[in-house]
Order: sequence, then C-alpha cells, then structure tokens
Amino acid sequence: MLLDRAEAVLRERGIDALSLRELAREAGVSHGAPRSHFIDRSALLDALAERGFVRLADEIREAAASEPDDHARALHAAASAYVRFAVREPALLDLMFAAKVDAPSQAVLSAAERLFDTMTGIMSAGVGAGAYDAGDVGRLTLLLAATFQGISALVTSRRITMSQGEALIDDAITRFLVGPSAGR
Amino acid sequence: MLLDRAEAVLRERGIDALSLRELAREAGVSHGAPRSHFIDRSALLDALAERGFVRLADEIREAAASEPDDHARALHAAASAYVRFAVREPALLDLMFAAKVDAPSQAVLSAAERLFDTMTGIMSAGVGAGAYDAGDVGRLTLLLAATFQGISALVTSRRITMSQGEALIDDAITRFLVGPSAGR
DNA sequence: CTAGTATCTAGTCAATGTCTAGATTCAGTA
DNA sequence: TACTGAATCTAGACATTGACTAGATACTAG
Repeated sequence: MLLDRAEAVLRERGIDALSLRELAREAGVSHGAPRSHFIDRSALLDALAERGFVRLADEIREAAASEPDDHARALHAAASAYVRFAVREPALLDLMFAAKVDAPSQAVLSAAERLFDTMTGIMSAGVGAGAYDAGDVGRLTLLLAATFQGISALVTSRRITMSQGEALIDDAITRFLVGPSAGR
Repeated sequence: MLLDRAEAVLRERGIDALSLRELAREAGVSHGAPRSHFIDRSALLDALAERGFVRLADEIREAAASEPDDHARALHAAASAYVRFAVREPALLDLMFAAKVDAPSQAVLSAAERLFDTMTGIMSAGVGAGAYDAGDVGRLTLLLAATFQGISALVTSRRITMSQGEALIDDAITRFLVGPSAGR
C-alpha cells in the first residue's frame, strides 16, 4: 500500500524526504494520483501517525502480555518495547507526538487514546497485584506514558544511547513501583 | 536579528511556515541574502535549536534558584518552568528534540549538554539536602530530564492540558523524592 | 446495462531551497 | 590615503514540490 511505502521512506530518510510526488513515481502512477487517497500531505502524515499509534499499542500490549504473572516484569517489557519502537521508527514517533499549531485530527487523537488505554490496561493489572490503589491508576498511567515518551525522546534525539535508555527504564520502573506505597 | 524573527514565525505558525525567502522578504533583503548567514535551511533550524537549549537552561536555572532552601520546591519550580517553556514554544521544543536521520550538529549537542549540566546542578543541590546519594545524581538527572521532556511532549502534542501537566509534575516529583531512600 | 463513485491522468501555478556570478560595503593595513 | 580581502547582499536561474483543475477511465452496485 501507499502508506507502507511512505512509512519506509519516513524510516529510512526522515520526514523531509517524504514527498507525495516521489511516492507517486515509485508507485508508477501520475503525480496527482495520491490526491484521491489523501487530500493533503498533512493528511498522509496524519494517517501515518495514526497507524503508528495502533502499532505501538499492539507492541507494548504484546510485550506486557508476555509476563502475565509479574507486574514489574510486564512494565519492564512494555517500556522496553516502547523504546525499541522509538529506535526502529524515530521519525514516526516524532510525527506521532509532533506539536501541531492547529488541533490534531480526530483520527490521530483517538489512535493516541488507544495507546493510552492499552497502557491503562497494563497498569490495572498492577492493582490486582497490589502495586497501587485503583484510584491512582489514571494519574499513574499518565506519568508512565510521559516517562516512556521522555526516555524515547532522549534516545531518538541522540542525547543518550539505546543502552542508556534501557538503564533509564530500569530506574524509572524501580521508582515507579516503590513510590505508591511509600508515597503517602 | 534574523533568528529572532525566525523564532517568532516558529512560535506563531509552526515549522512548516518557516521559509528562508519569507524571512528575507520581511527583513527587506533579497531572497539570497540569508545564505550569507546560514548555508542551509537546516543550519537555521540548528541555530534556533541551539538558542532554545540555552534559553531553556537559563529559565529552569533561574526557577530553581528561586527556591534555594527547599530542594523539593526547587525541583517543582524547574519542572514548571520547563513545561511553561514547552507551552510557550512548542515548535521550538519539537525542533530541539527532533529525531535527526543524520547525527545532530556539534553546536546543538553541546547546547543540549548545557541544559543537562544545569539540571545536574539542580539535582546536586538535593544531595546536600540529603535527598539522594551523590553517586546517583547522574542517573537521576537523566531520569528527571526524561520525565520533564515526556510531560512536555504530552502537553505540546495536545494529549493532555497544561493543568494536567502541572498535576503530573506534582506526581512525578513526589515520586522522585520518595524513591531514593526507599528504593534500595 | 447503466448510473454513479472511485481512481487516475495530465497540465498548470505559485512557492521554495539551492546555487552562481557579480556588486557593494567596510575594516584593517601597507 | 589607497588597497586588499572578507563579509554581505543582489539578481537571476533551475529543479522540486504541493496544490488545484478538467477530464478520462475503471469499477461497483442496482
């Protein structure tokens, strides 16, 4: 599909190299053809971001599901999956969390919400395991999302290496699981 | 200066609207004139990112300095300054932490390092106050930087509101200060 | 078979980044 | 003072791109 090819360009050569006309050329169609599918370049970018959220949500859900009996390990697996996604698709993650001047599209917003819902599910498993109170899950999930995204941003912007990122994950999750009981 | 005007365009209309030719027009010079100062559009963007890091570092240093006697309040002030910067300059912050396909320029890297050094200074004050061990400062500063950046990213990408961001700061710092003593 | 929708073609336009040759300005020096 | 060299700017050119349009073509549902 057109989006697959666009995603590959994004991955290999960054967002600046992503051109509607070049995608059309590669696909062997005329330069106006993509317009039937995406009215805008920004519509294409939105579609890419949307797919990115869905894929990222899938990957961390699956990672967490690989450790159903140990909440700490599940969190760790999810975080690791998040950072690995960031390393694999840095430009896409950038796009997903780009600062838009106008409001993000509804499709992107709901895809982002699906990611957040997935993370909420992972965190809720911790309630059953006694890691936190049910009433704190919302706030804590938000904090977890911010932490994952922050660590990933440091890695994709080349401020730290991937292995430093992994170490940060350890620190973050240790702290995450220690805090709630001691915190109040 | 040219960079001031570029920063204003970035703030008001986003990175896509930032055009060398338009800057030249506004400055009343020919379209080729900016080339004497910036060989590339990306060179201009790098210069903007560099300035952004310097300004952000100044702002959080000053914020933390306003609470010299209370480390927790200093951290809170720094975090709040960070998020306020993000709200004021979302596109600039995006630029500062953009995922580059090639390595970031040396100038940008060292400006980013100055921000990190500033945060290290703030954290080091916590050692004297007994909040953490000196040996943990490096790792904890990295985690703090990731947390600030993550919260800011959620705000600038419109996933959460600014006041939710402020609440997240509270949670993050509470957790940050509780963890170290209990964590090991 | 037909009507209507989806997709594609081909042409056009304005805007942009980049490059180049040459003019202009200006500070420091012989 | 006169000259040199660097910094800055001008003006023109070119390829590329996103956006828009009118019209052709393919495809699907009734």
